[in-house]
Amino acid sequence: MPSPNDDLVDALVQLSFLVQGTLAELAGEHGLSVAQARLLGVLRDREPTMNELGRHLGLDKSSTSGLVDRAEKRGLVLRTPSATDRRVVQVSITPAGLELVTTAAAVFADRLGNLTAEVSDSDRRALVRATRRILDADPGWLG
Amino acid sequence: MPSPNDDLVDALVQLSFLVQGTLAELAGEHGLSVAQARLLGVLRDREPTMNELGRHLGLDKSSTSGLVDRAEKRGLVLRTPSATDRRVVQVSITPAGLELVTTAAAVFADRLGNLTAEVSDSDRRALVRATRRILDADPGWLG
DNA sequence: CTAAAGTAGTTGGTAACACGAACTAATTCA
DNA sequence: TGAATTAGTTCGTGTTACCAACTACTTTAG
Repeated sequence: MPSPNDDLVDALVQLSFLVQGTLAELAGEHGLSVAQARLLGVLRDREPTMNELGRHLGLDKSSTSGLVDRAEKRGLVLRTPSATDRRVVQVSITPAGLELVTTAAAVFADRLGNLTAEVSDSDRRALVRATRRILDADPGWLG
Repeated sequence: MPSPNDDLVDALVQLSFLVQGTLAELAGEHGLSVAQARLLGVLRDREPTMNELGRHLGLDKSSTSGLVDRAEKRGLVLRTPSATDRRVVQVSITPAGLELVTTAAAVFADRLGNLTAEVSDSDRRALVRATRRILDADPGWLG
C-alpha cells in the first residue's frame, strides 16, 4: 500500500534529477563535467589536502587523484606540496578555475531561479527549512 | 551580493546531492548503478521503445543501447521486436528486474523516510507542492 | 635509535557510462 | 520507384569510479 511518504520520496527523487540535470547541462556549456564542477565548487572556499578533498567528495583517493589530474591539466587547479609533511599535497584553485566556477555558479543560480519562480515565498522558506532538517539527519559525507 | 534566492539554490543543490548519494549507495548494495536503477524505475510502469526510453532518460540513443545491453545481459530487462514496425524495439522489465527494483525502491523509500522524519507535516506538503511547481516549469526530459 | 606499522598519494588495471559519427535496415514521402 | 527519414546498433574516445599494488614519507614500539 502506498504510504503518505511516497509523494515526498517521489518529489525528492524527481527534484534531485532535475537539479542534477540542470547542473550537468550547465557545466557542459562551460566545458565541465559535474564532477569537475563539484571539485571547483569545493575548492572555491577551501584548500584541502588530497585526503580531505576525497572525503569531502565521497570519493576513493585514486578517483580524487584522477579528478585533480584532469583539472590540473586544464589549468583549473594546482597541486602544492605541503611544507610540514612531505607526504601531503595541498590542492588549490587557480584564477582561471575560480573565474570559471564563479560565472558558472551565477548562471546556474539564475537558471534554477527561473525554475523556482512559481514557488510561493512561504513554500520557499519551507523548502529551505526542510532541507536543513534533512541534512542534519544525514550522517554522510556532505560537509 | 547574495540574493535571497541563494539559500534556495543552495538548499536544492545540497538536497540533490544527498538524494543522489543515498540512491547511489543503496543501488550499490543491490548490485546496481544509479543508471541501471533509473532504467528499472522507468520500466516499472512502461514498456517503451528504445527511442522513447532514451528521451525519457535524457540519453543519447547509443547510451541507451549500451545501458539496455548491460541490463539485458544481467537478465533484468528484455528486448522485443515490435510487430508493427520492424525497425523498433520494445524494452520491458523481466520478473527478476521487477523484483529487484521493487525491493530496492522499498528500502530506498524507507531510508529517505528516515532522513525526512524530522520534517513537519506542513513543510512536507510544502515541499511536494514546490516540487510540482518546479517540475511544471521545466521544459526538459523528465516525464 | 632503529624496525615495524601506519598514512598520503600515485599508478595501473578494469568496468560502467556517455557521447558523436558511421553504419544497417526498415519505412515514408515525393 | 528512388530519395529522404527514422530506429537502432556498433565503434572509437574520454571521463569517472573502483580496487590492489606500489613508493615515499612519518609515527610508534621495542
